Amino acid sequence: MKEHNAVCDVTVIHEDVVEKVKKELPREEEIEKTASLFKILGDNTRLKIISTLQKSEMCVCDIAHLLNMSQSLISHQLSVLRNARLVKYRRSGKVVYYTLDDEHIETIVQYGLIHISESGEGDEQK
Amino acid sequence: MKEHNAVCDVTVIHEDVVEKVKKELPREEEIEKTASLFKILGDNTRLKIISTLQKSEMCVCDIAHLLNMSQSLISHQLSVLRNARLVKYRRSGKVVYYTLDDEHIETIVQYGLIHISESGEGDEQK
DNA sequence: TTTTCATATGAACAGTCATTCATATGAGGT
DNA sequence: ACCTCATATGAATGACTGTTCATATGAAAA
Repeated sequence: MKEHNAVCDVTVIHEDVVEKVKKELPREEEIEKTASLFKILGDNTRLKIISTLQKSEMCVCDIAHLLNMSQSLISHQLSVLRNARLVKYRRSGKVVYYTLDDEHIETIVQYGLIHISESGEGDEQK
Repeated sequence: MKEHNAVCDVTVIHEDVVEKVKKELPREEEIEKTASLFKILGDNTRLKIISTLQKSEMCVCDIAHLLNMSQSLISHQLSVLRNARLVKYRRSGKVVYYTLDDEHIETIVQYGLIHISESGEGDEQK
């Protein structure tokens, strides 16, 4: 991400609409936080982990086995999810159990999956 | 993305749970499509464009002006949104007007924004 | 305390992607 | 036909990020 050099020698065609919409937009900060949430959900591995945890609490090596991925990878991605406060964990001896820590997330992911299944045939083209 | 070299000399601690959950998971293809949807939503510029179009149909240079970004950038990102079938457009003379082409998207984005505002104080740490 | 096992973490690499700059397209007006 | 204006597109690039490999941490068992 870089700084925008305030371009905008752009011709405005509908100043009234622009002004009106400008006032109604979400704050910059909200957009940024929302974007980073979606960014986190926008990865196969992480989505799989979330789907997994949606079904049951589970420990790291179980997730790794279930998804057929390395322990290291799962652990790395879990730390991403942890930092975003999307999962929480519980330690029991040497084993660490993870759970989803956010009701909203389940809803959003569910919506995403539903959207996909309903928009059906429409693949993206190259 | 690379091929996984079928690691999994991983110790499985809870085989029963693993087997059960494995059956309940969404199909690989669904996960992938959902992830790419979230990936597209996981970008500031694109989220801003979507928020903008949520308020009103708008042409490219209006969006560029409104968001204080270059016409080229907006055009590029609109093409991403077009390929994902999230927006549609209508031509009128030299001007091209864009609209959201997906009811679900609005809902999902709305959910994202709500989630953010409700999880309030919790910033992510470095 | 030493060993073992589950998990975490750091560094490095490869691939991806957002942005910019320069230029092309294509419709309207003259 | 030419010029203008709105939009699209290609190439280049810098930044970011998912994955791997190697290693560290830290708890329990010996």
